[in-house]
Amino acid sequence: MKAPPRISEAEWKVMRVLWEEHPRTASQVAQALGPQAAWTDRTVKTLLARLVKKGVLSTESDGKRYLYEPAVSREACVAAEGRSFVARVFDGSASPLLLHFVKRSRLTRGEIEELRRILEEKEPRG
Amino acid sequence: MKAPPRISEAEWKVMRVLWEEHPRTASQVAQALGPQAAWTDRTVKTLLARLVKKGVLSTESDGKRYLYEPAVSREACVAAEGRSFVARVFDGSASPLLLHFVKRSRLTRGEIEELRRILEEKEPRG
DNA sequence: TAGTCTTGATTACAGCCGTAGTCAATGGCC
DNA sequence: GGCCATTGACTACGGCTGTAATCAAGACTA
Repeated sequence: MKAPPRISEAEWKVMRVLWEEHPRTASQVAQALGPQAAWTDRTVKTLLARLVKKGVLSTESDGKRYLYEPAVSREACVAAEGRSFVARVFDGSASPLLLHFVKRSRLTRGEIEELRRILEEKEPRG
Repeated sequence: MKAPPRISEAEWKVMRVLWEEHPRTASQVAQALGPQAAWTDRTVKTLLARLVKKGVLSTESDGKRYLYEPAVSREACVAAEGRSFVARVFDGSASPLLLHFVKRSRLTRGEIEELRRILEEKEPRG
C-alpha cells in the first residue's frame, strides 16, 4: 500500500465500490455503480485505467480480463483527502472544521453519544 | 451574495486573503499572499480575473485599476465545499467524517470542551 | 467458420487548473 | 511632452477531468 495520489470526484465513486468489495471485474464495477453514476461502461473502464495508472488500483489477469483491486487503503486516501481539504478550506486547522460540521450536521442520539465518548477519552494537546 | 461555484485550490488561497480584508487591489492581494504562494503577480491577476468571471469576486473601479471584493460569503463557500467533500469521501454522511477528524486531530483542552458542550446541546435527529 | 460480444488499449475533446507571457492603455515622473 | 511603471485584457500551454468513441483481439455462438 503506497501513499495515495490525487483522486478525482468520479474516481472516488469507483474506488468506493472497490473498497467495499474486491476484486471485481470492470463490468462488475460498472454494475455496482449502477444507476447512481449514469456512466457508460466505456467511462467506467477509462476511470479504472486511470486509477491503475495512478497506482491506486492493481490488476490481476483473469483470462482475457482483469480483476481490479485497491492498492491503497481507504483510510490512507481519506486521510490524504482530509488533510488537503482542511488545508484548503480551514487553513490547516482541524478544530474549525469540527465546529463547522458538528454544528450543521444532523446526528442521531447514538452518534452524538459516540462523539462525546471519544472526546472524553481524548488526550488534550499542549 | 450568490451561491458559490467551484473554487480551485489556488483560488481558495486568493479568496482567503480577500475574506480576511477587503477591498484590495491586485497588487495588495499579491503582497498579502506574499511568500506563502510563490506566484508572480501575473498569476495572481489571472486568478483574480477567473474569480471575477466566476462571480465569486466583484470589482469596483478605482481610477485605472480595480478594487476586488468577495461577492460570496466565506461561510457559503465553506459549506458548499464541505458538502462536496463529505459526499465524495464519506458518501454524504457527516458522522464518519466527524469520527475520523475527532480521532485524528490534536485538540487543545479548550477545543475539546467546546465540542463537547455543543454536542451536549445538540438536538438528536430522528 | 464467420459473425458477435466482451474487454482492454488507444484516442478524443472540451473545460478547468496552475502558471505564466505579451500587449496595449494609462498615469506619473522628469 | 516623452518615457517608464502599473494594470487589465488576451493568449498560451501542458496536465487533469468528465465523458466517451473507436479499434483490435480473444471468446462464444450459430
